[in-house]
Amino acid sequence: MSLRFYDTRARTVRDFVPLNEGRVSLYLCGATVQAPPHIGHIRSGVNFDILRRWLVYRGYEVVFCRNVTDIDDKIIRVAGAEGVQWWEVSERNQRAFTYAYDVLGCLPPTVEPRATGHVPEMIGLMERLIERGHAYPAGDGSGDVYFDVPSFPEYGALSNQRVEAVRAAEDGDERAKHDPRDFALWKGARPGEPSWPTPWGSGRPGWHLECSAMATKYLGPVFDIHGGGIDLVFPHHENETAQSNAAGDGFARYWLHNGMLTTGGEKMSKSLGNSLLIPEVIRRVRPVELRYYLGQAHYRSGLDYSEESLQEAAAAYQRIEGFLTRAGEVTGPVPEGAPVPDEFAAALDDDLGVSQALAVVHGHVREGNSALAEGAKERAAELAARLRAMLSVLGLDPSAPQWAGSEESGLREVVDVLVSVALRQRQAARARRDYAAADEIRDQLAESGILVEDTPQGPRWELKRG
RNA sequence: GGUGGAGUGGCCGAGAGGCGAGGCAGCGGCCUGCAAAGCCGUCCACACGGGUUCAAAUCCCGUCUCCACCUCCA
Repeated sequence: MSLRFYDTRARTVRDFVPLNEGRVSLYLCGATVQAPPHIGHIRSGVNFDILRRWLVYRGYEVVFCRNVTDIDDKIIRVAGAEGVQWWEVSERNQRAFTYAYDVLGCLPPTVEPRATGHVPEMIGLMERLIERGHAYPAGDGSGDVYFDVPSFPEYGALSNQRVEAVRAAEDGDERAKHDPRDFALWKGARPGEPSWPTPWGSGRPGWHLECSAMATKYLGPVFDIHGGGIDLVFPHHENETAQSNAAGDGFARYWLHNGMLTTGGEKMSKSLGNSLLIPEVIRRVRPVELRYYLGQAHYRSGLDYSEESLQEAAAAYQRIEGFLTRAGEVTGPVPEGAPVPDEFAAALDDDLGVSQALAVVHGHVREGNSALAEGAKERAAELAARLRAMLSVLGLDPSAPQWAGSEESGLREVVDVLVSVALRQRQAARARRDYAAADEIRDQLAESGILVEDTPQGPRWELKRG
């Protein structure tokens, strides 16, 4: 089966055929860096990271552009409240986003353009729109430039809105607009606000314009996939595609949108104040377990956060990890680069069916555990290799440098020697049926955070989690 | 008011006309000196009311509830 994705514009699943054979251009609406990221933002990052990894596994060269909106009303407001420069706010939060993407194993984008670095491209786009009669500078001298919605009959096609039903955009002076639904491409500066010069006056980018300008600059006038959260469909993506199409660019060929992360049934959102920040969550579960949690549901589904479901995800991941660890101890290092099972591939090909793909993952774990129990080493090794390939595509391979323990690696060998001494004493006690002594050794190890398991190959130990 | 989406077993979460996704938890068993880990079995669900069909969680009609977007939002 070929790759297919649910396209928001078509409102159905479509076969995916890239514009250029062997290459995929992917644009993702990244962050407006007005605050540090919560786990909902990073869910979007994880979903599209899995998409990207799958495209790469499928042999495509992927150019992945994820923008940063580094100027907007809230950033200016936060800076004002803190008495710092606007760019101090956006820099600080951009670092927080970068840290969050990194810590959850999202591969860095090919290019990560920032809005304020692309004013000339935005001016060029506005010039084209004005020339074609799809935009106009405000007549009130404010420096605003508006998109002329009624001049573009296809407006509303992406989000399935009838123009008549669309409410007015509250992003400028009503009197300066020809039509209340016209939206600001460019916002004229008010006193004290940061601004960049344009032929129509100084000001700053309207939110939507930057994405059109940057996507086109890095991916071309037509590109394959545009992604983002479902909450961006209207007005943000509708306005983006309107601007670009009206300017004569084909723009995005497929629109993919991820569902929202909710908590208690309510969308996690900066403005609702129910945000769960990354540093807080990775105190409770390891980053890789958080990634498993965020990635496990289908990307278009809602995902309702709770402490219990987070812990369940951690337990599920530990089960997978446990098999790979034991398999490695018995069969030697698990090789990289095995092919993934067909069933797994088919699940991801079909609109990125990660949940079904995970069922294949768990099937391998179960079968692999059985193989280990039966002493079928070759079978176990084979299953472990395929499992590792699948996890790698999902960004969840426990032995990837991303997740492998670093600071303790040297100490681990020392501890192993020490624990071995204790375990030999315990084995000796067991051999003479002195179970009280054997259990005392095990209890003492447990108190220092070391769990002992007896296996067909002899005793083994692990650090206790949590 | 307009536009989308959703309601699945104790919980999370897939699927989408006939074959019990998967995970977590529980219970029973196997393994173990006892554990742990693991394995096997069990728990046979699809908001409600109608209809179509040999067959409906899945299609159609209606009802209820929830969510998102229409304002900044991943």
